[in-house]
Amino acid sequence: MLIGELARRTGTTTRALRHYEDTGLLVPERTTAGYRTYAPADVARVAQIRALLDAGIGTATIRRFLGCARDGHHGTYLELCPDLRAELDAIAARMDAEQAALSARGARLAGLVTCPR
Amino acid sequence: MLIGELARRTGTTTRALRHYEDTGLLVPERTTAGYRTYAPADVARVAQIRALLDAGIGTATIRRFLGCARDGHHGTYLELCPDLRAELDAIAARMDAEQAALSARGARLAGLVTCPR
DNA sequence: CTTGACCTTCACGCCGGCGTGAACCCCTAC
DNA sequence: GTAGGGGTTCACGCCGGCGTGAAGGTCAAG
Repeated sequence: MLIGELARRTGTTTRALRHYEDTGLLVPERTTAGYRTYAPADVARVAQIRALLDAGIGTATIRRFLGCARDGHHGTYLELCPDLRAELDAIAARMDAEQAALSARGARLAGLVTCPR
Repeated sequence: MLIGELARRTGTTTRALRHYEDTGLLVPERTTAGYRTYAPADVARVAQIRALLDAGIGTATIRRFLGCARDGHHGTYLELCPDLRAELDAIAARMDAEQAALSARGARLAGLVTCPR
């Protein structure tokens, strides 16, 4: 299928799919005219990519571990190797830090509004 | 005082102070040679700016409401006018949304790691 | 006079996942 | 032929608070 159809089937945009190719996440075939052609399996592959992106995993990391992605009855999951586990721990730590920073900002914001009396 | 001394006194950097001028938060005098000279009161002013920035308020908003900033025994606080209150509510709402998005990402990340059995 | 610590004005880099034109080619249908 | 709905490759914009050189002027001290 062409890029437009894949975009429609996956609920993404053609721009996103091209971006996934730029970052090495998805490497479609090409017609003689240069058109990208995707395999039916790429629909599931894009769904996996979206699941990982939505989980806060960056494209650079996804590129290295997309092969570890599997699909179960609860949705996408990851087959953990030590490297991947370490990476996910780092991501989780980063997210915890962001959470802490955000709630600290929230507290400070509230502090600015409290009536000084 | 010159920009370096103000930076030292406020614990910021000269780059940050110049940036505050670029965005209209702080408008120092100039010597004949073009050097920025700051009044002693600017030390407190920078502290207020830092307090607002650390609370998640952007420079554009600070520029409009820096005049509402006061200093109490609990630190900086804001004298609320209706416009400012609306603005702060919007910022708080944005932060709540970010919090929700972040914890959703965290849940998805955890979901990817759970053993599928 | 010279060193050296100060200051000045540009102006790009960062972080990341795309959005958004611009300018152009491919193919089908009328 | 031509209209139109695909596709293609650049390449900058965004969001924001600065970091980080680069190239050069200012001024007190030795």
